[in-house]
Amino acid sequence: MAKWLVKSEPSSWSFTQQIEAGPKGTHWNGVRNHVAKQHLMAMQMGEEAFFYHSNHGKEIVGIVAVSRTYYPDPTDASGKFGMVDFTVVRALARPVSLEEIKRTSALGDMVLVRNSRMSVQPVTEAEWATVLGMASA
DNA sequence: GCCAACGTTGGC
DNA sequence: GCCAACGTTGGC
Repeated sequence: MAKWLVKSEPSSWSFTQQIEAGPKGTHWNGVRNHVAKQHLMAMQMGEEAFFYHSNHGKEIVGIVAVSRTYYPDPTDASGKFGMVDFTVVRALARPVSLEEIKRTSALGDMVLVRNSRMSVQPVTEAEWATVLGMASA
């Protein structure tokens, strides 16, 4: 099962709101980037993603899982882009900040570090395990 | 099909 | 609030 990372600006959609959305989850709309779209399309049911707060926060705060695979985004008038649904799995024991990630050499190749603008990105199993370890340390 | 201009994202 | 990086748009 592939691992992912999705970003959200907490003033528009925060992890707290994601939790409040409950087990049904919510749709992850608004992606308008073709690379990000490819990642959304590759996501399988139940696959997990880190939930990252961009701008305000700049930290990974929790884990979500795909509760519905890729389908058209009704807010996209062009019809080119779609979305998936995510439901909350759990919050991390403590958030892992971008600064910490940058200081950790094993995470130097994370897309988050390499391409800060990619809003939906793959995470390797090694990176996933490293971040989880940091959160529980 | 190239590329300059423009808009947006997100770290600082 | 600034600006670098990147994606998209549109004129040619």
